[in-house]
Amino acid sequence: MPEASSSYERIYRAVRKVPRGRVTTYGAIARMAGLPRQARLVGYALSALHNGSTLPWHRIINAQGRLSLERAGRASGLTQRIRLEREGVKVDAAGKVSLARFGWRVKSNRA
DNA sequence: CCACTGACGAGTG
DNA sequence: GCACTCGCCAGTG
Repeated sequence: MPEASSSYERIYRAVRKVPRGRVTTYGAIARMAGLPRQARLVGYALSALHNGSTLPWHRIINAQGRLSLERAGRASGLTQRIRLEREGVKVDAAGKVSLARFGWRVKSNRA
């Protein structure tokens, strides 16, 4: 797997900024990392992570608010669900999250 | 070098 | 909401 000095490092950096109890999308991470239109690369970079990672990878979902891991039929999809709910993020029975409620915004939105 | 695949996104019917 | 297409990029055979 690629080491530092690649786009992966920027992606991981952006992922670390996602606060607890919030979720964001692959596309958003890509833009934060200065890699617009490369959402796919984000998913690829995260897939390279192993179980010992400290990154909050579970906070990254697709633009449809669904857990891509479950969609891909990955066993770790359950882990993502558990970790999210433990942070207070509600996950639909279909593995869907309300981006309107839990989507992370760089600028706080006062109601 | 070519073909295929993959934790994606936006657009179209 | 679902199925399909095209765009994007890296890794693998």
